Amino acid sequence: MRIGELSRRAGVSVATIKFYVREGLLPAGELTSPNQASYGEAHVQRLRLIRALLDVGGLSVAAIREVIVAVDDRERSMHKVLGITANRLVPRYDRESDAAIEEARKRVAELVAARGWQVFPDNPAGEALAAALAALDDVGHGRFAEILDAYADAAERVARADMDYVAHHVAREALVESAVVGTVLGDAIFAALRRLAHVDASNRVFGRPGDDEGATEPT
Amino acid sequence: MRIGELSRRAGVSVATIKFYVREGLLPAGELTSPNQASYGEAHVQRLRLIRALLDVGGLSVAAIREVIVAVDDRERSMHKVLGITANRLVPRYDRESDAAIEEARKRVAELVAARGWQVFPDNPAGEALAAALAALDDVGHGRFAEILDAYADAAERVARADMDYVAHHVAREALVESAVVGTVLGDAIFAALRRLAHVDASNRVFGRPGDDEGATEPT
DNA sequence: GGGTTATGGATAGTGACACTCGCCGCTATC
DNA sequence: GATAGCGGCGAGTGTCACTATCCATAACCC
Repeated sequence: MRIGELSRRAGVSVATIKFYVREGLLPAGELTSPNQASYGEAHVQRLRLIRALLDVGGLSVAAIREVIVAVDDRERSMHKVLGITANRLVPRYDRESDAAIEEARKRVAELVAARGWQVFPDNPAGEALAAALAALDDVGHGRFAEILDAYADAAERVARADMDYVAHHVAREALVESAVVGTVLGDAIFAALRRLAHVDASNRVFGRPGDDEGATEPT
Repeated sequence: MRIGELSRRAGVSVATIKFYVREGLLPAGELTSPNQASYGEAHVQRLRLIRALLDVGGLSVAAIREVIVAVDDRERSMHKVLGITANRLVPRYDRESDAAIEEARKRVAELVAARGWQVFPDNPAGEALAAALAALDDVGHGRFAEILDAYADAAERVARADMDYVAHHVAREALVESAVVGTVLGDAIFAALRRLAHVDASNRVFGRPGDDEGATEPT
C-alpha cells in the first residue's frame, strides 16, 4: 500500500507519517521506484503503537524513538527494554538533592526491603517514587505514606495479573512490545479505574441521596 | 516575607512566581507600598502545590488554574472539584467516534455494572478507560481486557485506602485540596510501585540468577 | 546620604515540542 | 496527456512554560 492508504488505515495524516519516518519512529517504505514506496501491515501496527504511546501514554517523540529502537533490537533482553521504557516514561525530577528527597529514598528502600522485592531501589521507578513521596511531604501530606502498603499490595496484584497475561497470551517474539504497551497503557487504565472507584466511594460516603452531581461531571 | 524569600523557601524563581501570579495560580502579595508586597505561608504552600501538580502530576498551567479556582471556591462540593480535577487530569482523546470506541464504552458500562459502582459511565474517567481499552485493541492486545478485573480489584483497594486516609487524617477544610493532591500524586505513586513490582516479578520469572542487569537500569 | 541590590509590574523573547506546509520533480492512473 | 498522488526536504506554525529585560521605586548597608 502507498502512503495515502496507510494514512487512512492508521488515522494519521500523511504529513505526520513523513515526520515520523524522518524522526526514526517508523521505518521508510520499500522503494519501488525513485519516488514511490510501498508500506505493509507492520507499518499500520507501528503507527498504532506510536499513537498509543503518544496519546494515551504521554511519551514524547524522543522517548518513543528510544523505546522503539529497543523493541526492534532482538539482542536486547526484555529487562533492558523495560528499563528503557521506565526511564523514558518516568519524568525526570531533577530536584536539588536536599534532605527531603534523601529521606524519601530511605523510605523507599525500606519498603522494597519489607516487600522482599528483588530490585535495586536506585531504579528509576524507585527514584520516581521517592520524588512523589517527597512532593507529598512538601504539600503537607506526609501521613499519606501510612497507606503506602495498601498501594503496594495493589501494585503487586496488578503486576501478578500482568505477568499472567504475558505468560498466557503473548508470543515470545511479541513479548517486548507487549511489555511496553502493557506498562504504558496499564498505567492509564489503572488511573481511570481508580478515578471511577473514587467517584463510587465518594458517592457512598459524601453523596446525598438523590444528589447525582458527583456521578457525572459536566465541566 | 518578600518575593525573594518566597522564591528561596519554595525553590521557585522570582520570574516564575511573577508568572504564576499573572496566570492566576498564585494570589498576589499584599501591597505594603506601591511597589512592595508581602507574602505569607499560604503562598509557600500554594507554590508547593503548584509544583507538585506540575512536575509530578503533569498537569498543565491552565488545568492547575481551574483546579485551584475550584479548590478556593468554598461553595463547590468536593464532588465537583474532583470532577474538575479528573476532567483536567485526564488527557482529551478526541478520537473519531468509530465502532471501536463505542464497543469499548459498552465494555466499560458492563464493568461498572458488574462492580456495582455508582457512577455514570460517561464520566470522563469512564471515557478515558474506554479510550485506553480501544487503544489496546488497536495495538492487538484486546485480550488484555481479560485481566481487567484484577485491575479493578486493585483500584477498589486503593480507593478504599484513600478514603480511610481522608477520613482519619484530613481536616474538613483541607478535604478538597487533599483529594486533588491524593488523586494526582496517588497516580504517580502507584505507577512507580507497579513498575517496581514488575521489575521484581520480571526478575523472578525471566532473570537468570546472577544477571542483575534487570534490577538496575543504566540508560 | 549615596550606592548597590531588591521589588512590583509589564512586555517581549526563548527553547522545546509535535507537528504542518509548501515545494520540487517524478509516477500512477484514468 | 491531464490530474492526482508521491517521496523527500526545509521551513514555518502554534502551544507551552517559562525567562529576560526594562522601569521607577524601595530597602539595605556602609
